[in-house]
Amino acid sequence: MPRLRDETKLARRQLFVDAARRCAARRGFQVTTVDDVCAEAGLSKGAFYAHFGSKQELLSALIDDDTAELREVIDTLDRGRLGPTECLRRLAHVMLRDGADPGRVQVRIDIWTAALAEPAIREQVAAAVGERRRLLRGWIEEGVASGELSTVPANALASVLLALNDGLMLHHALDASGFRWANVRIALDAILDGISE
Amino acid sequence: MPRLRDETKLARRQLFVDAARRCAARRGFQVTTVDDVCAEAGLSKGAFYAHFGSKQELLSALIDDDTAELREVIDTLDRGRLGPTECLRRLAHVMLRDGADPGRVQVRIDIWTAALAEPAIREQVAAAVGERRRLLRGWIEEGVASGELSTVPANALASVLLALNDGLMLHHALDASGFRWANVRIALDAILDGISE
DNA sequence: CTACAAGAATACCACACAGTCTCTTTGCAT
DNA sequence: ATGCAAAGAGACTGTGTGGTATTCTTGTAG
Repeated sequence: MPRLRDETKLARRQLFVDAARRCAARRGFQVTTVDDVCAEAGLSKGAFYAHFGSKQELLSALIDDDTAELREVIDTLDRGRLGPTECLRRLAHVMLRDGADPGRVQVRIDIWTAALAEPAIREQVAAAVGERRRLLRGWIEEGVASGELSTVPANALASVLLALNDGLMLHHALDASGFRWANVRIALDAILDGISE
Repeated sequence: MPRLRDETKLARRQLFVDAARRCAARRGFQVTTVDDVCAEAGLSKGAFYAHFGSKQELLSALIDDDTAELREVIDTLDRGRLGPTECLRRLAHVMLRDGADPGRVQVRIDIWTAALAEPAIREQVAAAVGERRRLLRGWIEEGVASGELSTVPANALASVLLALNDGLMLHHALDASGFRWANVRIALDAILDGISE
């Protein structure tokens, strides 16, 4: 039964995902049309609907793509033999760097919007956030145990830090002029120092 | 020249704004149609376009409405004779309370989306955020001067706190189950304590 | 009370866009 | 090589929606 080899099929699919990412980064996913994505990918609508059942399925794939990227960063940090505080600090800096990319923020906001509207998307996003939170919590607990951090509710602090990241990203996108990243970094470090012993 | 008295005209307009708010809180502004808003307001499309030039103009009015509400809270805090740290803490708690209202968050996300797409909206939002930031900065500077707070870049810290607020709001909306507000409050207080002397 | 312009109701339009249908091309198993 | 099903191209469609044009109603000045 002649069909595409699985790897080429996946590669085709990824072509659409990448195209969607570029389009969404430019003007947002919601206002991007399926035709836009096809044009960007250099393929046709027929091809698109051979790989995705709907536009939302594409968004879902886009979210997975986005999630995988950050997971990789966190895993790398986790495997390095750095202390928990140092992991936190480095993650914060990576996130700040990412947050300065307007395209990425645009995509994220679209994801949030879709998540509020569609329960399936919300669960997907919540799962990704939960994964990150558990990892951060692990670091924090380790830090508290070793005495590097003062006693704080680890899970809540992890939530707060993740929320802070998205908030900073967002505010930077809304008003870049009011943002001096260097100063924000200092403020952040002050906060991290504040909870360090 | 017989036309409506100015106050009744404004009241009519506000009718649409309120209706829009309710609709947007339910399902988001973007997916809310002008017809939805009219139905909710109990008025007709003809009436709508007598008051607003476009759907976006309605959004703009909605943003003003939203902004005014928080401004009032901040002004009240500002006029009370509390210390700067206490102001910060109370504002944080008010914001946390507001953040637990899903409808409000839904509206905010829509505002952010529109802000990224439309420069006019972005400026409007940036102005509102800038106003809040200046006020917070004032409090922080006061706190630093009086020795209540450790030495931090006031403007950056204000940015961070505002960003944190929106981030928490967002994350709570995305995954309420992972959120124990009480714990978040403790974590927040720990952070505020950390930067207090 | 009356005239009349502003405000409101409703039918209407243009069009953008997600998704489908049909026909053609392609690439793999044999 | 070759046959054949899957994959791709592109025209088409139906619907939902922002905005308008027309008609009807209402409030107010004189």
